[in-house]
Order: sequence, then structure tokens, then C-alpha cells
Amino acid sequence: MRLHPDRQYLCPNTQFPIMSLATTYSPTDVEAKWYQRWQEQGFFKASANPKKTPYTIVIPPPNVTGVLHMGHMLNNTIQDVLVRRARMQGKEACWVPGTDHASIATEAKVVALLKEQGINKLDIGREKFLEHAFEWKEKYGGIILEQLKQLGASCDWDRTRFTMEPELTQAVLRVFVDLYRKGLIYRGVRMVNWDPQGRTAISDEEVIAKDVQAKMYHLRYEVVSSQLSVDSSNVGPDNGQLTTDNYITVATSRPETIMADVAVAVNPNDPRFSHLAGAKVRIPLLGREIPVIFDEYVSMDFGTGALKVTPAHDINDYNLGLKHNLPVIDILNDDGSLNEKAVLYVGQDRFAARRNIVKDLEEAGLLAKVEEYASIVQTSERTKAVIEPKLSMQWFLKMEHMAKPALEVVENDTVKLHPAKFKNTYRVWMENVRDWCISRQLWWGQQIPAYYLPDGSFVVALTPDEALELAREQSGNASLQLNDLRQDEDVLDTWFSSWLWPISVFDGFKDPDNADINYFYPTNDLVTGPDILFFWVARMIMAGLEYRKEVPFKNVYLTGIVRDNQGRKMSKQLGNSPDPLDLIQQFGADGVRTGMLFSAPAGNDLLYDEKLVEQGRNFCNKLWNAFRLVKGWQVDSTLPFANDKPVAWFNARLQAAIAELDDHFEKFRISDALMTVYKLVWDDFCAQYLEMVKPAYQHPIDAETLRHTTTFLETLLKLLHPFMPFITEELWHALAERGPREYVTVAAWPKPSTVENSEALLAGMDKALAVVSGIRTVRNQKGLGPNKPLTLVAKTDEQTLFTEYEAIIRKLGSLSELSYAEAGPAGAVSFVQGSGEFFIPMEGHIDLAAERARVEKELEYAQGFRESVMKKLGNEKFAQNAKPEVLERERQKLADAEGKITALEQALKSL
RNA sequence: GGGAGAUUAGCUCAGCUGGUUCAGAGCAUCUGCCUUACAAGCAGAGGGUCGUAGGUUCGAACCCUACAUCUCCCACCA
Repeated sequence: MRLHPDRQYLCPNTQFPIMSLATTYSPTDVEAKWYQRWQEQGFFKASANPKKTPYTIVIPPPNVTGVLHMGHMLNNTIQDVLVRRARMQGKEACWVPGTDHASIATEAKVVALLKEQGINKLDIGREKFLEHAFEWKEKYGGIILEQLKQLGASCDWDRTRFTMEPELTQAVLRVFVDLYRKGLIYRGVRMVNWDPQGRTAISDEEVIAKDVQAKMYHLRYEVVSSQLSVDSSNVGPDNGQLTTDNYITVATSRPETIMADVAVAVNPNDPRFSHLAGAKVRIPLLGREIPVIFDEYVSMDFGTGALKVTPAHDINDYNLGLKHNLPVIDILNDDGSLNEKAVLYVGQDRFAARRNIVKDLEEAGLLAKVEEYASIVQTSERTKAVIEPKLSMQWFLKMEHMAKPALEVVENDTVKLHPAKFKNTYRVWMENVRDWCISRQLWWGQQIPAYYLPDGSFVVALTPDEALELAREQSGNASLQLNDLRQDEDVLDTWFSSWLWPISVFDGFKDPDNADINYFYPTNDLVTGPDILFFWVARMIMAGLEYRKEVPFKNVYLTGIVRDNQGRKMSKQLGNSPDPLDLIQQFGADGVRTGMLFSAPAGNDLLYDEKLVEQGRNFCNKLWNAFRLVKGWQVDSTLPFANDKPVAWFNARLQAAIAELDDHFEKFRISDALMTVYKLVWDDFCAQYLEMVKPAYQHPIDAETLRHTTTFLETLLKLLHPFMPFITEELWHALAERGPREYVTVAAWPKPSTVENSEALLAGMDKALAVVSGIRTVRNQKGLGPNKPLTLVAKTDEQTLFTEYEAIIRKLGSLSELSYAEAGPAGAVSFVQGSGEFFIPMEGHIDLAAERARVEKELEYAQGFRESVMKKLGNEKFAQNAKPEVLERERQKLADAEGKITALEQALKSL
């Protein structure tokens, strides 16, 4: 802060005690204090209250592994703004917090931690591993929620849930059993996405395609037998090389999989290969013989036209294999290394094997060519490992049945997406969704409630006892014991628990008719990122419709990604992500919250810049100083009410702004809502209103003005509260005349009231302020100080109007005199506002030529403007086609322009 | 490869049904200022061929057509 050396910043005068407050707002103590009190008061607690309208948000449960990052800051600030406003609107506002067990992410973390201690997951076994995992969760799992409190998040902490707690696990199991019995869950061998690092299957949605520069290897397979002998006349000259020396060349990007080859496929219409009917070829290096098959699936114009068929390691090859009844040879272990079936390179990792086989092929002369080739690889969203298509036994949920209604409710706006453009994305996904692979070969998660009988068949049941009963029934063997049953080793996908979140947090599965679920469900708004639109949002809609026959929420607000100011994603590697807690420390939670919201339209990425939170902090400071001013005023109750006009005007502005604010909220334009209050506070209240009513230094104010001003400030605090809860609560109480008062946290949200003559007031003040602005411009141009008393002579046909605002113009313009005249005095600088002309006598020394040039320029512009309007009005077709009100407006514009031109011409004459 | 969206001031974005305040806001920039609430501030100013080229219309940032560029989503050609 820059301080003036001669100025007293702390005023010892006890007559104005508040002035001893620092000129800047200091958030740290204030925030801790109020958060604690809010909790003591139980403001965030919500319960089914039939007298109130419920308003519910369930938090997107952060991973237990997570620590607060900028994305959470944005996301949770928005939720808190919505919840706090709803609470003030008198709704029963319920924000349910919690965490997600994040199956694969957490397991990976715990595995890594154990590894550091020299412990292998497989050595200690499932039970012991889970002990470690829970220990870890107890230690770190709650950190992120504690951090949210510092942001001011007004969650009902008593309702904190965890997706893997016993109750929620029960919900998951119930749903699994139910869907299984409905025939929607099935078990089967399918080609799935296998993550060799996590050693588990993952769903299609957890796979990320990455562009890579890959290589295409052309391998030579020796033709060992053919019904037709190789006849060179059958082979075109160009294509000769494909089978030269009795070889067929096959293109592949994965040479290490040749040991799993079961055929080479060519297109039956391809003349280059027609002689190979019934032929066999030898796998390079390995020497195993495989047939040549013909299928139109093979493109003649891609690669060499010949395709190696490897059913175990490629979905297309798998389908081809099914069609041609080919065997499946899986040469990969779960961790991506080669197994004995590969015969060669056994034990090597797939990528090492690739390097080695390429070398060996080359040495053997079986590598015809290597091409650079732009391709994509599928990677695991969580571990980043390259995915292997793998044939394995997994559990699946049929999606078609659920996708249909879930699409419909978004199409017909029962669930509204904000911004609406995501509707398209959503539709495409819903129309193309495939069955959901829900089993994971992990331990951290809900174990699948399927129990295998000794004969290999299985039953699905909520509890082991129930399973035993079913098993006895199913097998007809009444002597079966629990020991004879073996529960499925796999756990369920994390999202198989999160999709139940809006229901399960209210115990809607355990007790589907309980008071909470009936009251709080469906929830109102969901705030989350578009990256989990399918993972989570779509599936919650499905679960909601399936289990409550009702959508889980009415609005989905999709935030953007927080990036750095160069547009890069924030990441640990780049080190471009600020620590949110440091930011809160430095700028205050309110400053950070508003900073985040300043630039965050729904669905757009937010380019984070520290300038934003600085702006937020500065806004807090502005508000703080407005408070200091008002609080410092002394009242003289003998003084008459001197500010009728400013009070009436600001009230009109305020009511208009409240209506505008509500409109922005309706449309989920949160940053626009913030900007509306920001400008209302900074521009209208501080820059204009307070300057109008502010008494001269150490002069008292009249009681009426103070009363109105205090009320205004209180209303502003209410409007600001959802955005900046801490400072508003602090000032709200500091503003209280005597004793404790109710909290602004639970104050009633202002309703816009209609103000009589509102439009006239607003328009009149605009004109007055334009004149003030004109005066200040002259001051600036002429290098006059802001307080040097000036004289203003006004020549206007709206004298009555200006008389009403005269006191304001005098005060804000620092005028010693304001008079009206028919003509301007000589030796004055003038400016034109509307059709009025305003003169400021300059005591002689003004530059006439410069003045003349300035006015002439303005005149020229006005004349040009008049020309264009006249031209438009003179156009017959315009006159015929334009709507009457448009015509009327054009005429008005013309009249205004003419008034201005006259005024300017007068001004020129008087110079 | 398929689809969706975007392109407006230095930056981030508004701009509804073509005509009001149609070219706006915040930030940044420039100039002046210690003026007794606030220099984390005050006052004022400058800044844009609305991606390009055509078209429709009396009239286009807005509608149509091409092109360019960017972003996102989806995708089983080895």
C-alpha cells in the first residue's frame, strides 16, 4: 500500500472511533470466527421441514485421495453461492458433502505406499490390504472436506457420507442384486479394456484415445502351401513384391503379437491374393502355420492389403475370428508381459518384446519395411497405461434399457444442462452407449455379491446367508455350507456407487420411503465438470429414473476447466497450479471466491490469473471502506433530510439491480450475477451515491440520510452474501447499532420492489451525472484540480429537470456557482450534453483555436450522424417496411442530433 | 474418420426475435491526482472493417453459402 507521508491514517479523534479501523480489510481472523459461529448456530443443518421448500445440492464427492485444487475451488464456490442464496430465500437448503472411495485411484495410491515399505499387495492378501487402505483413508480421506470449510462451504457436515461406508455399500449391493434379478446385469466373456498397470478391466469411458506417432511394420509371412502353384502370370507387376519368393507381406503396428496370430486375412476381391485360396503361411520367427482366410472386411487399399488376425489382442480380429471359427491365443499376462503361449520373448514386457522382435525380424530378413504412421493408442484415464483389448470374464450392465429414458428427460428439459450445448454431446453418447463393464479386478471397493458353487454355477444375493439358501435351492443340495461357496473376487466400478449418490446419501435404498429422501429428492442443482458428464451425470439420471422414477436433479451446471493464464491445464508437472489454501491465506476466502467467479461463464474454461483474486480482494476492500465511511458518520438529529434525490435514485437503481440479479441466477449466469452486484456496489453505491450524500469532513449527517444509507448497505450485504459470506457477515454485525442481531447468513433475500417514477429517476440522474462527467473532463483537459471551485453556466431547455439535480451537480462537480442563461459567457470552455450546452468560464486564458477545433470536430460527427439518419428515413422502402416503433426511434434520433447540432453551432459562435 | 461448438477491444467474454442505450462489460493500457472512506484508491481518455469472401434484405455482429482457424466430444482400418 502506498501511503502519503504527511497524512494521518489512524484518527485518534474519539468522536469518530470507527476511523481508527485500518484502511484495508484483513480477512484471516474474521473468516475463522464466523465459520465457527455459523456451525455453532447450526445454520447449515437441514432437515425435512414441511413448512419450507427444500433446496438440495449433493456435492460431487471428491476422491478420498484428493487434495483441494483450483477446480474444486471453482466448483464448490458455485455450489456455495447457490446454496447460500437458496437459504436466504427461506428454503430448507441442504448441501450434502462426502467423499468417493475412488476404487482404482486409491488402490493405486495404497499399493504404491506399501511398495515403498517393501510390501507387495499380493503377499499380504485381501484382508490385510484393506486394513491398510482403510487406515490410509482415515488419515487422509477427510483433508479435502476440512479444506472446503476454509473456502466457506456451507455444507451440512452432519450428513457427510462416504461411498464405501457400510450403508452406502449396502445400497450398492442391493442395486446390484436387483438389476441382476431384473436381467439387466449379466456375466460373460467379452473383449474388454484391460489396464495392465492397474491389472484390471476398465469401462469404455475410462479409456482415453491418444494421438501417437507410431510405426507400421511390414512383415513377411512365408507361404507354405497353396492349391495353385505360384504363377507369376497371376501376379501383377506392382504387387509382385507382396508374394515374391513365396512370401506374403502383412502390415502391423504390433509385431510382438504375431505369436498370437491364427490367420492372415485378405479381401476375396483382391486379385493380388486370389491364388492363395486354401494356402497356409508360416508365422515369422515362430514358424507356426496358419491359414489364409478371405473376408471383405479387409481393406484392399490399406497397408499391404493383408491383415494378420490376432483374436486375443484386437477386437476386430476377435470378431473376424468368431466369424471364421478361429482359435484364440492369448499371449499376454495381466501385467502386459508375454506368457508361455507366446513361446518367444516369454516374460518380457510387451514393449520390450516389440523392440526385440523387430530386431530379430530384421536380422532374419523378415522385416520388409517400417513406415512412420500417425495412429492412436487407447490409454487408461487413471493410470495412463496403454490399454490392451483383452478377452475376459466380466460383469456387465445392459445400458439400452436405461439410456432411453435418461436421454428423453434431457431432451425434454426435465433435466436442463447449462450451457445447453452439452445436450448434443449427451445425445450422441446416449444413442451410442454400449454395455457397461462394472467389474474390476481390484480389492478397494464393493465386492461383487455373487457366490460360486462347487459346480461352477453361481448365485447372486445380498448376504452370504441368503446366497447359501439360494445355492441350496439351485443345486438341490441341502447340505451345502457357507464354506462351499466362494464369493466373486472382483469389486465394482467406483461409478457403480457414485451413480446412486443423490439417492444413497438420503438412505433411499435402505429405506425408500423415509422422510429425508421424500423431502430432499429430487435435488435441485448439480454442479460438476463436463468431463464426467457420462461417467457420472448420465448414470445418476439413469439410476434416479430406475429407482425413484424421478430425475435426480433439475439443473446441471457444467463448469469449465481451470487453466493457467496461458491456457494450459493446471498440473503438478508444470507447477502452474497455485495452492488454494495459500491463496485463501493471501487474499481471503471471499477474495478468492469472487476472483474465481469473475471469469467463469458456465461451460467455458477459466483462465486463472492472480489478477482475478486480486480484484476479488480489492472488492472486499472497497466494501470495507464504504462501511468505514458510513460507520464513521456522526448524526445531528436537528438537521433536515437533505438527500431526497440521491436516496430515491439509488433505491431505483437497487431495485432494478435486484431484478437483474435474480434473472441472472435463474439462467445460471453466476459471473454475470456477481458483476451486477459488483457494479452496483462499486459504481452506483460508492462512486455515485456515497459521494452525493457524504457530508463535508467532520460534519455530521442528518438522521434520515444515515438511516437510508445504512439500509442500503445492509441490502447490499445481503446481495453480496452468497458470493462473499465472511466479510458480509462481519460488516453486518459491525453495522448493528446495538447488541447482537440475526445473521446475514439467514437474512431474507431481498425481493425487488417497484419504484414509482423509476425510469424518470434513472434517466434524470443519468443526465445530471453526464454533466458532472463533462465538468470533470474539462478539469482534466485544462489541468484544473479536482476540488478547485468552478462556475457552470447551463443553457438548456430542461432547466426544470436540472434544478432538481442541481445540488448533486454542484457537489460532485465541485461547483461554486451554477446558473442558467440563454447564451454562454465569453471566454468559457463549453461542452454539450444532449441538447444542452454547458459553459465553464475560464478567467481569460483559454486557447480559442483549440476550443474551436474541438467543437468543430464534434459538430462534424453530429452532422454525419444526422446525415445517415436522414438518409435512412428518406428511404421509401425503409419507411414502408420498418415497424412503427423503429421509425419513431429514428425520428427521435434525428431530433436529438439536430438539437445537438444547434447547441454546437451556438457554442462555436460564442467562441 | 464422424459430430458439435466457437471466431466481437491487448486479455476474458456479453450482445435475446435483423432496426432502441448497436458495437458493449470487466480487466489491462494511457493521462492527471494524496482529494480526510478507500493509491488494493479517485477522475478522465484512448482502443474493434464483429475471422475472410460472397449472398439475402430498405437495413446484417445477428440469416444463408463457401473458406480459414481454434476447441471439445465420439471413433475397432491392421
